[in-house]
Amino acid sequence: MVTATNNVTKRERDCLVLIGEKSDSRFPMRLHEIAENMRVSAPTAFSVVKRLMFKGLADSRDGMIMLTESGIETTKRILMVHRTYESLFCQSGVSEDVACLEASDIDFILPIENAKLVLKRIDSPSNCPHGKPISTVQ
Amino acid sequence: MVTATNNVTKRERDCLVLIGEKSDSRFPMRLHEIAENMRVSAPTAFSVVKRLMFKGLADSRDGMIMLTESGIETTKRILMVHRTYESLFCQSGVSEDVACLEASDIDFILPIENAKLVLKRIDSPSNCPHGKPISTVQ
DNA sequence: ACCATACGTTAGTATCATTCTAATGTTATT
DNA sequence: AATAACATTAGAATGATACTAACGTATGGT
Repeated sequence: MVTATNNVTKRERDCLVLIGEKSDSRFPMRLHEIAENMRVSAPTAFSVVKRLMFKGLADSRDGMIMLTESGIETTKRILMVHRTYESLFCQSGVSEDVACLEASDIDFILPIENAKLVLKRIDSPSNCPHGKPISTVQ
Repeated sequence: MVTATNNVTKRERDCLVLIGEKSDSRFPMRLHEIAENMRVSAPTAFSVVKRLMFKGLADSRDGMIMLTESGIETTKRILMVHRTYESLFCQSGVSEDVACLEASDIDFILPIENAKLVLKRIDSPSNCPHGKPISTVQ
């Protein structure tokens, strides 16, 4: 059975992955950092973060923004899917940069169940082209 | 070099593929048919078709809607990408129906150049799981 | 204590895709 | 001529995305 896709848009996905990769509990992100990284104005970043908070994926305290448990899980799923298709693209002969970009366009759309199957089909690499682990957890 | 992605939204993609598969020069589609197939009201279908016309992908004459040359090309590219990923999913163990649905979610986003490479990586099947040809033309 | 700087937040606006219902044309068939 | 079938326009709503300008708040230096 295929689980419903992550209910996030591309921008929300970008924001989620950004926070997931650039922060941890000791160093949460500031709104300005997010805005700069996403190359949008602070109010725009703020509205994306607000949507993430509304969806229970992010949380903010004293201007520090961090992911919730649910947000961390969602991000992990997105990254697993990302690295799977990124690996497929690279194995096919696409450059690392392009592979990463294209994977980013679909990793929040495609369900993790199928990514797991695809991963097997492409000989179960344990790391993405950048060397990051393709965790099969969850 | 990677060509810019087809500049269409999901709805426009659905409409494009619908017209591309259900019509030909002798039997163009009526708006009502499109609306029924897309399960939206006639005005909604109309607005999608209008956007396709604005983008130079469709044309209408006497209420008959058909694709332009550019629309036919775009649809072909989308279908090639569709069938490639559909094949990948099926080879990986995903059911035909699910494979088709998921392929529909990404076939208008991913460029044909990379689909061609992926197709080779998955042993160059010449037909999609439904038996339709994966044309490598264009 | 005061001011400036840095930052978050709100207000207001705009665009685009998507959707609907209700109303209005238009055409063709009876 | 009337009706039916269809296309089209009008009007409205929502949600994502984006901006600038303004406002609030807190911190650090003078």
